[in-house]
Amino acid sequence: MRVASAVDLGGVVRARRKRLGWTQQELADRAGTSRQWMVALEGGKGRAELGLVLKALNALGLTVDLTAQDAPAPRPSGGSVDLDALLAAYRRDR
Amino acid sequence: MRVASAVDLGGVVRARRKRLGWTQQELADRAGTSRQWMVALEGGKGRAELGLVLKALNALGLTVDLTAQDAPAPRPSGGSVDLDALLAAYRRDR
DNA sequence: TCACGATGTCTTCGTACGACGACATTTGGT
DNA sequence: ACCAAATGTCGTCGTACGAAGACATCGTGA
Repeated sequence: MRVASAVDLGGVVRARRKRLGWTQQELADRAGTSRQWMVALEGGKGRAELGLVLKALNALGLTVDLTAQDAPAPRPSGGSVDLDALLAAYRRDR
Repeated sequence: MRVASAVDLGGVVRARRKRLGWTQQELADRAGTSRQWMVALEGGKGRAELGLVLKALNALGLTVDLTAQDAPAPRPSGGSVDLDALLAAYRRDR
């Protein structure tokens, strides 16, 4: 499963957790985080801590792999509007 | 490349950046972060924001894939010492 | 050797994190 | 329909984040 955003990741986590038949509390205990944090992660929280995320994925038995593309992403255009940033600000995270 | 920890990720980022011949400043600009943040990430910062990490990986042309293992990680034992946590506390992050 | 760019480190500042407890709402089983 | 568990949300609190600027050090080429 390819992951490009925090929302993607949240979906994967939730799907995997349900497949294992775990509650959010159970996963939180195994990952060493709070239940509320799990709620936020599954909801696609973009500002979650990397370390906690890796712990959660490990607890779920999910392996993270990085593969290099031939060409990296293009430089962000300085002249036009950054829709990504605008959306992010509008949504106030989550 | 498999990634299990923040330190792993930092190494991958640094290697990929150098392979592309970019400076930390250049990568930071492309990812929309500060140069100091890139320094910390490459150093294995575990408390970095997930969203910024994904942006950096995307800027580098690195794709993130999650694959499910047959069995998830075992529950953390309540009786013994959590060496992971002890090490983390000792190292005071970074 | 000198100069300059790249990298690492420190401080300040505003902001949001994550844990926790409490409460509201939803879901699933009988 | 009922009840209990699971999930979502809200506040508070201590802590650390990430941006920015300044400075020290390192590496490399002239």
